[in-house]
Amino acid sequence: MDNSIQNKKPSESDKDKASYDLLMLDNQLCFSLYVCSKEIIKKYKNLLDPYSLTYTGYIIMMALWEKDDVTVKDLGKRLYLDSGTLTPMLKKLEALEYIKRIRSSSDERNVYIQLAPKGIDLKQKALCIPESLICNLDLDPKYAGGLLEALHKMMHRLEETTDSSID
Amino acid sequence: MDNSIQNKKPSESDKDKASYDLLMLDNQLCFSLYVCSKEIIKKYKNLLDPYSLTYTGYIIMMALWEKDDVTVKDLGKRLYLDSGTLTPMLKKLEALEYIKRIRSSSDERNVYIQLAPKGIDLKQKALCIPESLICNLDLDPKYAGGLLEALHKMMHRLEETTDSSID
DNA sequence: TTAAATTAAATTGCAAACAATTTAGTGAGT
DNA sequence: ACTCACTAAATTGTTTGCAATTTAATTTAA
Repeated sequence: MDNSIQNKKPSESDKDKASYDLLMLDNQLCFSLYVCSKEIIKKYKNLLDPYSLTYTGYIIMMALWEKDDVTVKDLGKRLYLDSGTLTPMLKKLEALEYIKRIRSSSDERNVYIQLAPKGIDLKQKALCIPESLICNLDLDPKYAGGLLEALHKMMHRLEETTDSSID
Repeated sequence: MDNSIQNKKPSESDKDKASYDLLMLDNQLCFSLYVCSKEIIKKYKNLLDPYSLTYTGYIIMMALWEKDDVTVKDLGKRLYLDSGTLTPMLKKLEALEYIKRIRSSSDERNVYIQLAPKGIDLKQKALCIPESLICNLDLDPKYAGGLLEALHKMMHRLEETTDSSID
């Protein structure tokens, strides 16, 4: 329970014990991240269904509400998604008339994503979503802030690391 | 950047502004969890490939190294996975000779999962995996402990919540 | 003892995500 | 002008994961 990841006291117990502790499920940071993200996304489902949005569709819309008229590549960079995921997703959002996909005439390789009227309207309706969810999570606000900060730091570090220490 | 989730100062700015902030991508706890977990799992890939394990296979093995001879249902509860995911996964691990799947004779609905010799051996080889990864993440140990604690709390809260506030 | 309800695992179908490749458009060097 | 390298998006194929259903075994109730 309380054998968190840093409790590697090499003082008295043997080194092997410490290694084994790292293997313990409870110590696995990634596992917690993985479970939490999956479980929260499941909770989003009920809130997003009325708008025919999946979680991925929702974060795409969020990204656009923040900054409109961006390329697929831009969007992918911000959302950590590649074109293989985005292209079919964006086509679906276009079919729902939330966005428009416009291929640039100056450089036809680029496709710009713009909010359509329905997509702009959706922002108002979507306001209640994070509220419901945070209410549902019932997080201590002070706690949430620290958690978020830690995650952001990790996120950016993960981006930097080009697994040099592996190969 | 620093407009973390609790900065809802209702003192001077209007309430709408606070609602909009909740929609901001950077404020989205779930989004950070989602990205971090995906990115770390990607990093696992290189480390796990030599053993023909995916991340999901790895956490199944970890669960078994902690507690062997458990039912599929037990495993699912601990790993937050259902039989739809586990059954094919366990068949793959069986094909790799890491585990055995044994249907109980006393209650033939239950299938018990046991480590096979190769699966037991694997534990030793797997010791270096969390070490490489934590090294790769380069986390402040004090930081990691707090983060883990916060995630565990959230995990368990998510488990409790049977979305009563939604329907 | 038979019928109904419950349970565990397996199955089916579908959505999401990545890796790897392909297609097409652009820019640079000769 | 023409090749070569590069880039963006789209496509293809595979894996993961969930929801919903099915199958089979067990338990409960009548």
